[in-house]
Amino acid sequence: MVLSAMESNAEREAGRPVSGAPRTNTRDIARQAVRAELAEVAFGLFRRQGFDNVTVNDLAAAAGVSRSTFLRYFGTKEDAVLSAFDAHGERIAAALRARPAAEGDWSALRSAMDAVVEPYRRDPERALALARLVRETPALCARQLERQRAWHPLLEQALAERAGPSGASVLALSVKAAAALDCLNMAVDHWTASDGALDLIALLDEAFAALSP
Amino acid sequence: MVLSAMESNAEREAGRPVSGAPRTNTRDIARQAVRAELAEVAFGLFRRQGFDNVTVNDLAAAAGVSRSTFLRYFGTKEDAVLSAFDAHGERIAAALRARPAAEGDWSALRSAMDAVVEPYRRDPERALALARLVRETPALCARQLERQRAWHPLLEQALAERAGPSGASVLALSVKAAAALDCLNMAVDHWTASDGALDLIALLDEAFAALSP
DNA sequence: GACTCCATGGCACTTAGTACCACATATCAA
DNA sequence: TTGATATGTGGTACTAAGTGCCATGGAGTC
Repeated sequence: MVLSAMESNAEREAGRPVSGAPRTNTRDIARQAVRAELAEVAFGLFRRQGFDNVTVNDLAAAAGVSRSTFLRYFGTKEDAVLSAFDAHGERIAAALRARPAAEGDWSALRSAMDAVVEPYRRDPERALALARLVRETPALCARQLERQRAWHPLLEQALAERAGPSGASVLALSVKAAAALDCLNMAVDHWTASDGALDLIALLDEAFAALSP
Repeated sequence: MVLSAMESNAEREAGRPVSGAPRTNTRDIARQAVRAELAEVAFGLFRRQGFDNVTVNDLAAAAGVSRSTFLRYFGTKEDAVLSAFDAHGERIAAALRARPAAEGDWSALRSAMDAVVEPYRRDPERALALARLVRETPALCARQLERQRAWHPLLEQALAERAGPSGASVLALSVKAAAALDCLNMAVDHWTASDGALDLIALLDEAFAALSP
């Protein structure tokens, strides 16, 4: 699975165990591989039959594991799809930290969003299918929005570090972070609605420009 | 139920049947009353025991109806809570249309948000409990975010009417609408985090100011 | 070779949500 | 008043998601 495999950072962590983080051994690598494989199978099935027409039993059978195992990897059916976005929050936050300190928040946020457009350029067809699946399935849509809320603290923290201790209010940072993610979502929505014909980067620029201070 | 009863527009529609809309008769009024009562009972139970610790059977029993009936009024357990926000989208859109045509989009959106702060001023304790319940319950949080997506077209349409046929791009309007709702959500979140001590209007001003063009 | 860890599978259970049917009541027509 | 119809309600059965528990077997360790 291109998208989700890209999110997996098992290989990176395997080389140098990070202090504090659970140390990554052979088992963890295997687990990540299985997880990616399960997600891949699930995505294929959902794509062909629709999210609501596939049961967890179907997924498990198609992947050659038991229902228990599948549900152990993905707590919910939705997670099997949305794991593709697992690392996006941290990715954006990292990109935000990498922006010049002198740059304005909004401009920095705009640039940080480039950190997650790679899959859309690399495999547009897959990205389109994924986006459509999520947007057409209320359950997936709801869960994804909820998951994105977990990105807010990451972005807020990154923004706060940029601003320094005498920076803007927490509320202001929260709003900027949320609005930036909205720009991303809206840009992707419009890109999806155009069947990938429009340029996602241009749409991002346009979305951010609509709120440009 | 103060909040949800306020959302009910049965009385208003009863006086003058709107063309196109299903005509409101005695039955509909009764239905709305039952719905409000069920929502009230549900909110009370959720508030005391927590959303996840209350089953639909509990709700039905507490309300004195069958499980079938409860699920007929609210398709999901979440709906019993989130029905309190049912009319907010249209309310904001209507307020937006009522703003002067010369006013800027962002300023108009800010003012339109005042249309939904009334419950927070009228019964802060209840509003706090509702906000906490939603934010502390992932399932409710997810559903509410998804429901708010249904408000986007309403706001976009209202913005488009204000802008006229030669207005800004659809994407720009979408982004503004979404960002404005984020401002509302964030302001309410901070208000809730302060246990209602902060002024919601001031928080709204601050939130909108953070993105003020 | 014995031991330990842990992923897996199987099972039982609760609960949400759907579908369908039977019954009662209210409204309206004759 | 009587009869026909519509509609809200309750009851039952069913599918499927998600949780918890336990037995097992294989991989790595001593």
